[in-house]
Amino acid sequence: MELTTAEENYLKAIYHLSEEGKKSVSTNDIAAAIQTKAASVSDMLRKLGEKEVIQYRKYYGLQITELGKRLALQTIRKHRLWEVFLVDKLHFAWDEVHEVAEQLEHIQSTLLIERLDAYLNYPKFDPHGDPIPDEYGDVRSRPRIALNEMNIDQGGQIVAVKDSSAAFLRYLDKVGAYIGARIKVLDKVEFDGSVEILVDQKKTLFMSKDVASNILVLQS
Amino acid sequence: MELTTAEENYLKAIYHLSEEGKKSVSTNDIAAAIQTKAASVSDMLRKLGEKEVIQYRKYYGLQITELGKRLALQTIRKHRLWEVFLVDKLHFAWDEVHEVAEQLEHIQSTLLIERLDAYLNYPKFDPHGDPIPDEYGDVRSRPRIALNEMNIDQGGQIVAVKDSSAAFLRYLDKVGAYIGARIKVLDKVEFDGSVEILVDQKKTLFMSKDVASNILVLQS
DNA sequence: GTTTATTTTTAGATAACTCTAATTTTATTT
DNA sequence: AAATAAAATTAGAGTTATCTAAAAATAAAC
Repeated sequence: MELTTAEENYLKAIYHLSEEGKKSVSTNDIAAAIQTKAASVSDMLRKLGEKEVIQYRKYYGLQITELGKRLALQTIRKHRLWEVFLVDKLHFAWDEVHEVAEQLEHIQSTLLIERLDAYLNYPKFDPHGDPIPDEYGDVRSRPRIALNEMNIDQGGQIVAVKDSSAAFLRYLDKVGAYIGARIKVLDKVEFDGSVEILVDQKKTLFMSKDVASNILVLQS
Repeated sequence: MELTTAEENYLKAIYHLSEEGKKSVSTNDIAAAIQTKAASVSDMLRKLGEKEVIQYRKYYGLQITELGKRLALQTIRKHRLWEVFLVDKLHFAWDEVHEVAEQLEHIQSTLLIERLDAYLNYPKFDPHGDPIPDEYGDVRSRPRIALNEMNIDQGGQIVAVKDSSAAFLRYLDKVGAYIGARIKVLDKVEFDGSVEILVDQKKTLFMSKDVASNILVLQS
């Protein structure tokens, strides 16, 4: 089964939307996610249906098939491996990698990905803390909790962010709340839901509820 | 100036043909080089002419412009840097890299190439011994001679091959005549132009004129 | 120096992907 | 449940890159 670059991008978006949103994925959602028009999406859905990577009945909605999931996870695996490469080896900042990885993920060569995986020492998580599927599409995801839902005196490690926009990532980097940072909740303000945290046992930091709710922590 | 992937491939082929063949590059030559039909080439030449990367007058022929050369060399630079990466870091065999590098060379990110160059320690030659242009398109190429044109008792180092087909590269690897190997011409047979060489001061080897003419040696 | 052969270009089609505008279907309101 | 709003789809057209077949231009042969 061979997918074009465009098909891979649509399928990846569909997979991500299916995972988070839970309920059925709408044509408009996909159009928004992938920055295109609904008309283009309709067309592509028909094609993806024919290729049996989604089940599609027009006006009714769609569901990703097992085949589709496997293929989407392969693309996601490639994307995240390349992100690790860019950050670990080429010293990209973690908010600079997305655009380039978006291109690299479409390179076709299973040998390349096997070798890259080995070269990077079989990483299990990308620089944003998201899990890297293995070659069969299996993901071992750690249980995580949003920072604003933690209790006072609880500690843990920042392992991922929900919003991975460049602006947000830059902000986090600036205040020192990078992926991997060990944190502890010092105080929570009932009034506005903001939190005070201790980062790496040395720096205290205030965070709005908005920001904290976008940070995922592996509790310890 | 932005070129599409297809345009980059055409331009690269044109550059290579201009360099070796010397005289003007024909539509059919290009078609053969990139495995397409002459009709497609005609069409593309018109477009490349409009973009001013070649000078083109139909039926008369073409000439690559300075702009075209610069852009072609940028693509070649990317291709060769990726080849170094694949061989040095991911342990690809030197006859497995071409197809993958052919894809990687079209990734668009100047930052990526700068970082890759640094990561590989600013290599000056790719695994086939071909020089890697710098970011301004300058190439420092070593004077080289075809193996079949060397005289008896002359020695040197294999630095490149003309024919870099997988079959040829595999053959060379098999007989131990890899890039970097030190060789010495022991004998030349007038009759058929074949040569006898000593490889790495231990192994003697017979080579047909055909094979020898495809091997480039840096004399010492 | 015509005639034939080769090379190159144009004409017309196709495939993938995108768009705007119009239409159809489903959802919401009253 | 009829009227209106929203969402999704189709129709038609444009772009890029490719092809086959036909026509035009150049080169080679006699």
